[in-house]
Amino acid sequence: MLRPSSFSRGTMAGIGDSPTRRPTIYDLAQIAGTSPSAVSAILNGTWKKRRISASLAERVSRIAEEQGYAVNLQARLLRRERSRIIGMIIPKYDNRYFGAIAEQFEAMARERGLFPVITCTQRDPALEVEAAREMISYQAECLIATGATDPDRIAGVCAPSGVRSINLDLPGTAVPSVVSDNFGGARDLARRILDRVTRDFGAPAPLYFIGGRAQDHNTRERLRGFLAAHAELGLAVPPARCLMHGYSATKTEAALAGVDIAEHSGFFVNSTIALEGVVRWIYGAPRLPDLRFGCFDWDPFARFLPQNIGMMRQDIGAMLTRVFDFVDRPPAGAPRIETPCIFEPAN
Amino acid sequence: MLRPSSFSRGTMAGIGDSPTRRPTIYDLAQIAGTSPSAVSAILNGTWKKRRISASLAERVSRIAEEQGYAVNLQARLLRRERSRIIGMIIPKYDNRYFGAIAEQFEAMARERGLFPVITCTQRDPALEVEAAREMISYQAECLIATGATDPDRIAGVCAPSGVRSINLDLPGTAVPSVVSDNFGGARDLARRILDRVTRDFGAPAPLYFIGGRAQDHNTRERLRGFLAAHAELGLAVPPARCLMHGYSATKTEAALAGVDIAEHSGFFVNSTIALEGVVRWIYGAPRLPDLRFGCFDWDPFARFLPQNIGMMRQDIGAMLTRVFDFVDRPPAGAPRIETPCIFEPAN
DNA sequence: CATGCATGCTCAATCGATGAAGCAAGATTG
DNA sequence: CAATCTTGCTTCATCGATTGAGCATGCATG
Repeated sequence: MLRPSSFSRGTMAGIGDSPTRRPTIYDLAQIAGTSPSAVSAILNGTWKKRRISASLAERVSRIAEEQGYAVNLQARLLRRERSRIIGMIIPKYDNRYFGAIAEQFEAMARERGLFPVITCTQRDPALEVEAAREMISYQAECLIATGATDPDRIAGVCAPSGVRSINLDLPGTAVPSVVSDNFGGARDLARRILDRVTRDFGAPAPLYFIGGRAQDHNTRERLRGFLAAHAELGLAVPPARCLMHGYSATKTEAALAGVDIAEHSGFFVNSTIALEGVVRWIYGAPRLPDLRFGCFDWDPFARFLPQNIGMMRQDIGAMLTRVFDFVDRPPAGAPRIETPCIFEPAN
Repeated sequence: MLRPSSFSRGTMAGIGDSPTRRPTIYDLAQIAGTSPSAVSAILNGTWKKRRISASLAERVSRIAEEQGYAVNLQARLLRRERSRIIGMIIPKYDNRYFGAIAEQFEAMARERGLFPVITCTQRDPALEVEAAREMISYQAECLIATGATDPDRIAGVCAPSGVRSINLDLPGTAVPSVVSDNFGGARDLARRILDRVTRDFGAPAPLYFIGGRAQDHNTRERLRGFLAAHAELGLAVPPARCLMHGYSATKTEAALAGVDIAEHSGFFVNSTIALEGVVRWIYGAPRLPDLRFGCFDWDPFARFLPQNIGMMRQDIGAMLTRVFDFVDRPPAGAPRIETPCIFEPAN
């Protein structure tokens, strides 16, 4: 039987072709003179299994097309066992690293028949937790926490709801993590900058480490690699050479303006966000300083900037492949996978 | 009364603290010894209106917290009149223009108490339509079609479902549109590049127009502005100077490699995507050519590249403000709003 | 002491889609 | 020709949250 409500909507006589409500399977069933469940089976593809005739299937499909029917996902997902929704929280969209992660994540999720939902948390711990709760409310089956300031907190929010979570970019201890080989990449990058400074300016000198937060896992690992490269050359790094003022171009720029940087210095720049501050400082200076820098991160334009010796590009494709491996086959425990970075010389 | 199903789930004896299902209001009601509707009212904030005592409200809230309860948005949205979901489809995430649009859109939507859902369509018309249908299925109340290849098609998909749509970046004729002042911005940029070529290289010469598609509205408008600036100087532009090979760095690079570019040429680059191809060509050339270029679009690193004379930055904040004006107060007809661009000289 | 009213809840229908179970009519088999 | 099978549907409970209507209880008022 038709529901009473179905009578009170749909196309009303005199109103013509502009229905004010979205058509439902009840409306289509009424028009086709059949039952809502037949319409449902036809429109969700299970009609053969449910022994609906091809002729009815075709007729209903045509009517659905004509009426501009679109399934109500809220109703469908409420009823269905699985939502196939996979969430991602990400600190920012507007740099190449996170932008590319978001874009490839969406494409890879769709390839696998999942519905990606991404939300941007501005690197704010409170927003991250709120976003995680929102994903749970959307009935996401799995949440990828990218660059989260507090991955374990997010895992803790997900766990009671039975939502799996996976960390990307920043590792946690509670659930699987996929991160770059920050130590190895940083050591390699620092070696290359030191080498270049030596070749171009005559003598090896300790580099500046610029950007990031001292408490942040990735920054710590990269600093460790940075120091290892210096140690190999017997160089000590004075603490004042580490300018870690977070992920903000403006703060980085201000920090550089506040210290006295010698000509022919070398910069190890931790992320393109910090690099924005560095280049603003370089080109805003009264006299263009002669430096060499390298960056742990990649950007297609920064790549060609003068004084850049090259960029350590994180392997986004490889990382996301590992993430989806974990999505498909949940591992035991909370393994941490490190993917190697790829060095791209500046032209 | 409790639903029968509520008995069959929840925490089972012996399983301990790892419930396999998310708790529902029925579970909480059972634990609190109250009714699901009281729980509902308490958790959605309408409890005062519904005359629930503060003591019960507090107790239920605490239980909800303990159980890690998260509302099922599918169920809530199914029941509620309005979804407050606002969708956006966007061609890409991984360039600064679209990345910043996505990020600011999310922030502005949340400020207004709306739930943003963004999806990325890779500038593929079929994917755009599919994404629009998906937004309708999510019960989005409004859809922002950003940089859509066929905005009117999307408006046509939304209309029968009563979903409003608004075009951003690329205009359509069916619904309101907010775009940059492409003509004015391009004329201004072309004037500046021509001026700089004249100053640096001695004589004005027609510029190259690089990137975009000839059929695309924005490219046509920018070409019109480009030609107007040339006309002001009495310069004719040979058709061979227009290299419009779409929005692809690789195709742009190949196109440049295929023609003979004179030293001291000036480039009008239509989008940072094309600019990626341009700089790859510049730095890949056997001998570094001496050119001047300007770009209709902004990027914080491209800004500092040598030979760049400046960037025409689109006013994303102003555009989104106009978009949300249209969301809040739907205008009559299909107005088109053009927001001025801001020229940023290269350092 | 009857009446009215405020308080603090519960009941049950509902949103739209799904799918197990069931039913009627025709085809096939013994 | 009865029994069984197949075909092609329909019926109805269900997912979880919401909300108008209703029902006790207690207190104040005339």
